[in-house]
Amino acid sequence: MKRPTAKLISGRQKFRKGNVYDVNCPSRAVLEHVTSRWGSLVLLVLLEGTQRFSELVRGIGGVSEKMLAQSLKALEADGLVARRVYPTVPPKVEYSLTKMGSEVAVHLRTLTDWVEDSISEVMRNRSRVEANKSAKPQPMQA
Amino acid sequence: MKRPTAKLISGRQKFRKGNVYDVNCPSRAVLEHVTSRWGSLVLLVLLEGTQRFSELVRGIGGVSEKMLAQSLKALEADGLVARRVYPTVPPKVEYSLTKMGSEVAVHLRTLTDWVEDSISEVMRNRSRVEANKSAKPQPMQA
DNA sequence: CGGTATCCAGCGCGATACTG
DNA sequence: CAGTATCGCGCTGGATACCG
Repeated sequence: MKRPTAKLISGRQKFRKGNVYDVNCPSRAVLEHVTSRWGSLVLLVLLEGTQRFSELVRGIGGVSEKMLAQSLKALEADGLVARRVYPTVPPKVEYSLTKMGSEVAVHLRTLTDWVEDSISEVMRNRSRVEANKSAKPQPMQA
Repeated sequence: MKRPTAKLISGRQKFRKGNVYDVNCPSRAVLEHVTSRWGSLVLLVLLEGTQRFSELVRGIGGVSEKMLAQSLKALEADGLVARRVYPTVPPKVEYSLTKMGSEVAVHLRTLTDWVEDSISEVMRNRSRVEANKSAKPQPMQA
């Protein structure tokens, strides 16, 4: 289950249900799978081709096997990733994108490309902000 | 227009620095801001126009004020969101997308649109998977 | 190799209260 | 209205150990 525990803040939304702005909409859940920390990177790496589990671990800096397995399961359940097991003596499992998976992954790649292209401008912004912070030590008092 | 040069990732690991596969790359951090649970929704909502804080709270189902403020601060620091304060007696603060922010938001919207369009197919997959699960009860306990 | 199960530290995030 | 500060619970997710 997702979040039956949380007290919902949602009440009057001017946005219609059935889209990502609605907490309970399934689209929101899928969006979160796709944009999740590891889910997004998995899709991006698989865009380069079929990969084995250990290749994914090495390809994605910083993932633990646990989180990778977890992300793969979610994406597989969503029908975005295909899992193929070879019944060989040393187990071999390959992951690849499904048709649907390729579609999202392409959109994700576009987004990522934008980020990588814009990173210098973003970083320039960040330094400027931090400079202001230290330059203005809170003139809060009267 | 996006990537004139090859940021080619040809299957072999030894993940090159400078792209999102590198844990320490700044691009990764920005990507995470943009794709984060609330960050992404903030950008999407702001794509519809300038909004006040409380409007954002109401527009995004399930967000707490704390997380919203936090997300807005991160996005502002990245230079994706502009914050405008009106020195009126009842405080009034408006948030809007910067030029950069609009660019990401558009990519994000593309991704979201895909999800909303494909949600039925995804859900069909999920039910199929769950059906298989209950059909093959694993020996968890006795 | 490719998982899965368990433990547990950390912090994400919600609730509440206070400021301007 | 638009935050900020503080507290604390619970889930996230890393480390470890163990099966097929």
